[in-house]
Amino acid sequence: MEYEQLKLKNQLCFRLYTAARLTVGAYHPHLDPLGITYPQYLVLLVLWEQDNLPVCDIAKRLMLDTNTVTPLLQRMEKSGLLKRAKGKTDTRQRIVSLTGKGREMREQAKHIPECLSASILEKMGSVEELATLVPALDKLIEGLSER
Amino acid sequence: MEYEQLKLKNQLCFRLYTAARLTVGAYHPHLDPLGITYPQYLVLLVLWEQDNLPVCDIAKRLMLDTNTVTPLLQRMEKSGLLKRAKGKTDTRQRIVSLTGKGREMREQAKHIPECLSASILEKMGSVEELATLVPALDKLIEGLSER
DNA sequence: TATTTTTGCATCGTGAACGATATAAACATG
DNA sequence: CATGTTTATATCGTTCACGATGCAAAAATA
Repeated sequence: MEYEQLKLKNQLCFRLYTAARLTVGAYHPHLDPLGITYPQYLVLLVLWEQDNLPVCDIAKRLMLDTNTVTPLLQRMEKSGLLKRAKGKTDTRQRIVSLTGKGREMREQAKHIPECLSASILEKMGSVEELATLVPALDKLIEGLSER
Repeated sequence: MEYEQLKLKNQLCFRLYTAARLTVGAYHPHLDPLGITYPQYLVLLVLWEQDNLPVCDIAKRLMLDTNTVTPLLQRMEKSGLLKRAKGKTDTRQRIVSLTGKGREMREQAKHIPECLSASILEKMGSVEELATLVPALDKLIEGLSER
């Protein structure tokens, strides 16, 4: 079969692409009530761990470029989750800080991870198989992210 | 740690989302010369396996909705890879067929899967760990796609 | 110090994803 | 046959991703 490798069922990337889409989709029932999207949730995860970060630090943690993150932060600023202030020491930087609303959302989001685990567990039978994904994904990410 | 589960490093979905983005990105050096995007490549994979499909069949195979696939096919029609004809038996359908250009691209794409395996192998040391992803991803996709 | 390079952020354009909605054809049911 | 429902596709609006480009500040180098 000369074209065997071109079949969809032999494509790892298609599986990743689909699994990522569907998993992000599984967050919708939990994020919609909060009025945020999945990428916005990721930004909040970063800022809940450490507040007052410049744009580039957020981008690095999410492995995205600033041309993706800047508009994302602008939308989040418009919806009152954070503010962006000019840096004092380095005036090129924009320091991103949570507002009260952004900080308080952590309380409401607290149970999302376990809700998601539960709903996936319910649909899949076991979650153990998913744990095996973590080291392989980490290795793949590390390999593909080095420049 | 009340918020331990909200840390980025504990998020499976973030890993999937990042791994998918980076893997799709790894296709760029191979798809750019062909003038196609990754989702367009996926459509071609489907049509190379079976030509003359209605939009809904392509959407089903890619697990996407028609509101994503229709504009994708329109762009591909505009770039001369395929054409969309009204269905004979069911006039609601649009039957998608490859053009000569679309068919011939298979030859040029033939080596992409092995090129990608090779470049990932080079960056990661081994590809075996990636094989372990397949069954777990399939189970996850199956669980999340059932309605 | 003057000049070059790098860095941090922003803007623009294009192509996805996807929810919501529309429309016509096919199908089912009374 | 009439009417209601489902199906196949398309359109619109919003939000991401991301390549290309621009600009000003900071850092490095001459």
